[in-house]
Amino acid sequence: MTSELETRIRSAGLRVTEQRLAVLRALETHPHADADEVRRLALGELPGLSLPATYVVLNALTEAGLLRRIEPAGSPARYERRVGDNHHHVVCTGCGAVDDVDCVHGAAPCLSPSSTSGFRVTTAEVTFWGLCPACQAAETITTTEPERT
Amino acid sequence: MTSELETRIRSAGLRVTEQRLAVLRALETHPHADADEVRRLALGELPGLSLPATYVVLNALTEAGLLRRIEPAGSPARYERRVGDNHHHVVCTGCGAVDDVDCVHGAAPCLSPSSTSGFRVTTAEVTFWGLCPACQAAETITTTEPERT
DNA sequence: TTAGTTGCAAAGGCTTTGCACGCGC
DNA sequence: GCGCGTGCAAAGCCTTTGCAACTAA
Repeated sequence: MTSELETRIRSAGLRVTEQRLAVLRALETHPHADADEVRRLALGELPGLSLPATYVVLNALTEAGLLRRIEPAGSPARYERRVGDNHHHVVCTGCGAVDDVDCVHGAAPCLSPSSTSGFRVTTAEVTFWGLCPACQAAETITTTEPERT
Repeated sequence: MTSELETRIRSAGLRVTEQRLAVLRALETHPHADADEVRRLALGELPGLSLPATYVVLNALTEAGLLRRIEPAGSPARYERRVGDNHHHVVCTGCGAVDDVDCVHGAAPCLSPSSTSGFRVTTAEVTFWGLCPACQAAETITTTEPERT
């Protein structure tokens, strides 16, 4: 019963395995999960999947172009299935949560830097930093208290 | 003979120490050095400065707003003294070299994402990825070979 | 059959931390 | 003198790697 997922994996030139299916399915429900979350999610259908194993699978899928890796400074890498549509991300400075952002400038946003000092630029990446709704709420509470250590 | 550096450190609310001066001076000559490079550079005037010690100093200066930390995905953090002028960076996918890029869009570049899903966005960060001149040259040599595994 | 994959354990790189000592103010 | 800063060693986190066993095609 060759599923769409199987087809996708295969046409990326990879063999279809339980692990890869599980990882892709995990990222279907949790679009910006990190390796550890992916592993926990996949454990449901694949008890015994280790964290290193998860990394190997994530790397394989990322290299094959089925996954995109997001590496916000200061927090573990996250992975997502939306690939090839040049969208960007908002990262919460409080909890590290990530959400998608479609850039205002249609296709290529700031893709044309003023001077590239001889670099041959191939991609541009935009990351927004801010507070997610949850952390904004938490901040309000905290801020209500007199400022202390 | 209170130097300008000392004044700057002091007005940031920090005590002036040899280590902090040495680190700032190192970053003066090498604008995008990582912790290890900073340490090596500082060793000249401060033999015995350990890597952990360097990190502590770098963190203190960064928190005080005297330094900016650049964290390109996949390579060690780099530090620079240009702060508060909202410029961006080109990172070499080959060797990790970093260079400054002033964004074309004057003040706020892509600072207005289309939808922020409730996030309160405070900063935007643009990173360009490409090959630096040196790696382009190296690539040409490599590419001369027939493409193989 | 056979080359791509997995699983585990162990290692690796970068960065932080804890605590005693030292030094800027 | 007080308290911030330093130095060292040890630990921490995320991620990769090596190698034998396995399995998809």
